[in-house]
Order: sequence, then structure tokens, then C-alpha cells
Amino acid sequence: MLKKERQAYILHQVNLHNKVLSSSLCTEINVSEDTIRRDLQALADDGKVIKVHGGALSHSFNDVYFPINGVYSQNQKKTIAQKAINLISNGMFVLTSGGTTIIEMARSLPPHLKATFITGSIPAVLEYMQHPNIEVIMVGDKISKNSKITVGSEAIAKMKQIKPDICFLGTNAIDTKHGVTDNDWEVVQLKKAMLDSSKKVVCLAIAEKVNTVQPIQICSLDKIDILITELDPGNPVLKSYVDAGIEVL
Amino acid sequence: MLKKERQAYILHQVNLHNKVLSSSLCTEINVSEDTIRRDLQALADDGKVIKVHGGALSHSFNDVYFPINGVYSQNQKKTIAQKAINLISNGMFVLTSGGTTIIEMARSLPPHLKATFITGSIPAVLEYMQHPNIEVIMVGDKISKNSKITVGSEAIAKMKQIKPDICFLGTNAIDTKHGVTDNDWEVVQLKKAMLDSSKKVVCLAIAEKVNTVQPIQICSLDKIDILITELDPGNPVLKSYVDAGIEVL
DNA sequence: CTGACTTCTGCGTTTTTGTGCAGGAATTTA
DNA sequence: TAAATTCCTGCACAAAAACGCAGAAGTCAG
Repeated sequence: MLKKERQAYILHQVNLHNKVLSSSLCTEINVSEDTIRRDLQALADDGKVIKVHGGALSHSFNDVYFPINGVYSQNQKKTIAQKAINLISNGMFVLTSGGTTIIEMARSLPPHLKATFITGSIPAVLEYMQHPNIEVIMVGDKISKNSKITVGSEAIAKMKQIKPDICFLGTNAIDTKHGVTDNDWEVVQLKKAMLDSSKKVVCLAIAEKVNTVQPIQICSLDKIDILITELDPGNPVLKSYVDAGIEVL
Repeated sequence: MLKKERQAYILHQVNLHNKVLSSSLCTEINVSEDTIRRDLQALADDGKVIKVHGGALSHSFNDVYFPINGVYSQNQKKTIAQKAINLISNGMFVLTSGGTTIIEMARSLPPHLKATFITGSIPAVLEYMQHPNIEVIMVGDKISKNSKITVGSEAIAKMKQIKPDICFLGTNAIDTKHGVTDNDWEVVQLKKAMLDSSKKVVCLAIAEKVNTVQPIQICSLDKIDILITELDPGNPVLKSYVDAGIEVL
């Protein structure tokens, strides 16, 4: 097998599987590991692949998993934010959790909107405060430095007192079997209280989080009224949620 | 599994769920905890994640910044902050207002201090949150966009419930005849409630504000226990306050 | 055809890298 | 304060890479 041929084959494999092991290549092509390594080196010098210890990775792999700038999946979150905003109208009482998706929504709120936003999340409050026309209500209690929200019995009691028109939940994981789940006990307690008191519950989740599970359950699916992802509502991934009676946007 | 691949997976998880536990990662990927820790270290060195005890946090989520425009008279305020800090000891419950002098104090708190800080000021909370050992309690209510504090009856009621050891008031104007005065009705209501419930009230004021008056009274001088300015306590400007029975530092 | 030259490949040796493990230090939690 | 995690450091071992070298194969001019 010629050198060029070999390299073409290797490149093909890399693009196909996003990764190759030099060990498996050398048994496939039946040459020494040295040769493979030299080929990978050449391909890497040409910028065709990324050489790593033990093999090589494709460029697309790198692009997908090491986003260059800013918030992870920001575009998806912007799409979600847009869909969510359509649910808010003037005069509403809106309860929101924290999380980057919620922040994105806060930033996208139309300036003329007049509504009241209630939250325990510090980053969310900072965003809402920028808005000229909305009223912001902060739910007080002990502050969790990790999640940057107020947590504790006071906050939960307050959440139960209010009766918002709509509640937006930044969702960490959702799944037809286990419902909405999360990984922080205190946050879970708070979110439970939030959705219990709300007339309408909206889950915001990027598609990647759909059909994933985290250790602690917030609620089962039947508590959710609306699910928003960046996908088209007709997407097969979302079918089981539609079947479960959830409105998918 | 290749090292890069593993790190990509970890980063993905962090971005998706905002936080990961090294213990759960090492069972998922089936490598030793050491390896996970080394990966997290590498990702942290590249600024991709924030490493914490037991796992890692997503960067975008944790980055809360608040625009700080050049603080007026910062040096004087630093002096005041230093004097104020000496009044705080471990285990204390400390109630504070907002204002740039208070922020300066928050930044100067010694890292080993263990105390509980209560406030309704968003900027102050942001500073307190940076501190490794203090507990932060946010008093909730409607947020005043101007003063960036929570105002309203809820907040006032909450202030009356608590019984802090000491209360620090960022002071807008103080004067022997009219006492402590301010220009924002809502803020005044809140500060009134704050000093009513506190065992000890400390006013922080740069010398410029001493002997000035604002339209609305918070309290008369006799409610004040301690006055802190950047001046020497023996300074003639402060004599009338010493004569009024206030401890001047 | 032949001999000098280049290119490619595989082999042995030395380095480097990646991983797990043991212990003691540090930090968190009860 | 004590117990339990988690972290760090040095170390051992294995896998992979780098390097130098030599033989094979191909190239080309005389």
C-alpha cells in the first residue's frame, strides 16, 4: 500500500469516526506503528487531523466539544428565549429560576414589556434590573454561593405565598420516566416550591438535556405544562413529551 | 478512551449541568479519581472550568460581574472600611445597607472571618458572595432600580424580625441638628427599620458628608452609637458628635 | 546495466506521557 | 472536635513517541 493511499484511508477513518487509535490502524493496514505515527504527523502538519497521544482526532470533534467563546450553546438558548418570551404579556406575574437559559431570556425581553418578575437568582435579578419597565421582586433568604440563588425555608415559604401567572424553569435534565431532575438538593427544594404555586409551568431546556437524568427529582412530567427547546416541535425526540400531554414549542 | 476525548466529555458535562462531581465522573468514565482530578486541573488551567472541592463548575455560569464605575473618594472609603472591620468579630450577625462605602468594607473583609451578613443591597451581596467564610442573607422584596436594594413592607418586616449584633449604615448626610438624613423615601424607610432592630448602630460617612443635610430624616443622633469617618477622631469637625455622646473612630 | 542518490519502512533504544496507587496533608461535614 | 472525603506528592509501570540507523525499494544519469 502506497503512502498516499494509506494517508487517504486514515483521513477517511478520522472523518468517519471522529477518532482513530494508532494501534488499531496499524493492524488494519498491516504496517508498523512507526509508519502510522509518521503518517499522522504528516496529516497533522497539514492541519488535516489533530494528533493526540494514542491516535488522532478530527477537527469537527474539537469544534463540537471545545466551544471557543462565551456561553455554551448560546444560539440554541437564544432561540429558546425567543419562544419563551411569546408566552409573556403585559401585566403578568412571572416567576423564574436561574440558569443561563433564563439569563438569555432576561436579556431578550422586549423593552416595552410591563410585567413583574419574581426570582431568587442573583444573576437573573441583575439582568432584570437593566430592563426599563419591569418590576423586579427578589425572594430573600440565605444565599447559596454555588448556585447564586437564595435557598432555605424562608425562600420556599415565600414561593408558596405567591401565585404567579407563569413559571419559567431553567431545566438541567428532563426525561419521560423520571420527569425533571437536578443535581443540587437546595435548588431542587426551591424549584419544587416554585412550580407548586404556579398556574402554568414552562420548562426551558436545550435539546441536549432532553432525555437525560440527574440524581434528584424535582417533579414528574404531569406537572409540566409547556416544554421549550430549540428544536422544531415536530422533532421525533420530543414526540414522547407531546404524547404525555405536554405542549411542546 | 483518549485523554482529550475524556476531557471533552467532562467539559461537555460541565457546560450542560453547570457542575460535576469527580466521583460521579470517575464511575461514568471508569477511570481512577486521580485521572479525573488531573483532567479537571488541566481544564481549569486552560480556563475552561472552575475547579472546586469535589468537582468542577461551569465558567459561564459562575461569572457574575457587576459594572463598577470609578468609585468616588475611594481612598477615604478604604480608610473607613478598615476602621469598621475592627468592630466585627467571628460569629457576629452583621446587618448592612448598600452604598460604595459598604462595598469597600465588603472587599476588605479578612478572609478568615466567619460571620453572617444580612443586607438588601444587590451590589453588597455580590461582594459578600466572593468571601469564602461568611454566610450571606439577602432580604427580599421589590427591587429599587436606582438604589439597587430591596425596598418595601416585606423587607421592612423582615428587618424588624432579625436582631443583629451590629448594623453598618452607609450614610448620605449627617448633622448634629437633623441627625442622619437621606433623599430617597424608600431607602429611608428601610434604614429606619434596620437601625431600630440593631443592638449597635455604626454610621460610615466620608468627611464631606459630615455636617450636610438631606430632605428626609432617618433618625436623630441619639440612635447612633458609633460614627466612622476617614478623619482622626480628634478632628475639630467631629467634636460636636463626641459631645453628643457618640463614639467617634 | 550500474552505481550514486533519495525515499520509505521497520527495528531497537531511549524519552516522554498517561495512569493508578499509597501515604500524608488539607478540607469539609457531622 | 472527630470522622470522612478529597487533594496532593512522589513513585512505579505500561503504553506510546521520538530518534537514530540500516536495509529495501525506487529514481536517475552516465
